[in-house]
Amino acid sequence: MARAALTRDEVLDAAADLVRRHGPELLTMRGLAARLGTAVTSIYWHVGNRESLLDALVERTVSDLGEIRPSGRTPAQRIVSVARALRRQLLDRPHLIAMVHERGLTERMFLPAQQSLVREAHAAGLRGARAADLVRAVQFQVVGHVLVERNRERAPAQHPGEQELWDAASAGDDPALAQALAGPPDLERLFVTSVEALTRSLLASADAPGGRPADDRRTEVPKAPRASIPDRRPTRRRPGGR
Amino acid sequence: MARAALTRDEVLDAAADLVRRHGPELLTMRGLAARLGTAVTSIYWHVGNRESLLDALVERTVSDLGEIRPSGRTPAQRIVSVARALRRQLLDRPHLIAMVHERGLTERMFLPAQQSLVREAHAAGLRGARAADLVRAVQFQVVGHVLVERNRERAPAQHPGEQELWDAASAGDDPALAQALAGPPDLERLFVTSVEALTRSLLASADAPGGRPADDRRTEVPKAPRASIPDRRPTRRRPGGR
DNA sequence: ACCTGAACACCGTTCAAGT
DNA sequence: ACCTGAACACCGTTCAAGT
Repeated sequence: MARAALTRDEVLDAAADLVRRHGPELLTMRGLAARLGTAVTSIYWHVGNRESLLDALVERTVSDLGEIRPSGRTPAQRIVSVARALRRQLLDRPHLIAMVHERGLTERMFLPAQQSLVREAHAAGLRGARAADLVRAVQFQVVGHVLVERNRERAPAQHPGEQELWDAASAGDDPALAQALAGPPDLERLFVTSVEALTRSLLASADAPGGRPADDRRTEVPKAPRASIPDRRPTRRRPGGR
Repeated sequence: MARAALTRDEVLDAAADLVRRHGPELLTMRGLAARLGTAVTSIYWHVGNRESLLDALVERTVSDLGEIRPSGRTPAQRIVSVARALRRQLLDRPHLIAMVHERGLTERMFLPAQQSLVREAHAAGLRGARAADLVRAVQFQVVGHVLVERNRERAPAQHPGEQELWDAASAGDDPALAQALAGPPDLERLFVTSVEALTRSLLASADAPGGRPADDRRTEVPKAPRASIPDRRPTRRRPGGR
């Protein structure tokens, strides 16, 4: 028998919960229907198909991501704080973020963070292509690090553990180094160390403008300036479409 | 009717080819059987099941990965060359590398590269925990960057392209920066810029030993020194097992 | 406008049976 | 020792039919 008032939002809520907890691969249309107490085919009416259901979850995630407030006294400190905040946000929603990534919406998701970084780069006296390099390098650093961390925690017990691979012999008579490489890395510390190192180098070029030319970028005005981010939620009549 | 002499290696070769070209998700047992001209169930006899078939491919990939020869005059240049070579290797076998990663064999795969990096760190006068930091920071940097690149090239056309997001207004009156951030990044250049910046910072601490303590790591000898990497190809009788 | 069950074409895997 | 087809329990999706 039919149940009353199944809404699109109800479907999305249930799906989001399942994906957040178990990842998209464990979201099955039949399982979702069972959880909602409807027939599988009802879900199809509301969301079209599995793929566009996931698309909708991604849209939600992107618009849910809040602003980032830098903290710290110097631009370098504030850049690191942005990087840390970003890392936290990404690590908290691993599955959904991965889906955002796969769908090519990363740029839109990162816009607020990029704008913060631009502000700090300017405050540190960096402009133009150099500032752009800093922004992108930090962004890639954060996203890359998070991806590696994710892969690490998903990975099963390391088969030949690092401790077995590193001994004093292979470390060139540097037992302290062997010891350090044998244990698991402190991911938070490694992250901060790397971001600080990267930031220090790239901000240093602000002091010595002739030091390391980032690239030969022409200084031009963009062709068609736009006011703000276009809101592109698609108009839809019959939810699923074909 | 039965065909003659299907071997385990034949199965692995065909599977490796399919995975290399189309990724693991497009490797189906039925498709593989069709390509080999056998019944699906024959494959099960040789490799057990789909999961252990993929495991076998991963084992192959890890042992296939060759040594890395650093080039350049200074340690910094040689470190960057190792990073570039590593990036190339990873980008060339994306699917297989991802599988190695998922199965937690990354450490073993990276051991040669790590050893090269240790040698260069020592040559630059960096030892102990600081050298370990450099090795790991570079490794994470490379792997992270490659993962981001992979995600980018897999991603469909960016929905709100970066050009639409960045205009002079949102860039704080820095049209050169807006222009730089609006176009697609030069990934190779960004990679080299980042690795160079990271390396420069982390090697700099070799000159000023009191500058930035990496951590308070005790200097101890490891407990059970071992000679080399254990060869752990499992003994197997009936290939599949259960 | 919304929901339904039946059916289709796929999966990976197991099993008893062949030679 | 090696290969086979049949069968099972799953998928996502479509469709004609209900109300």
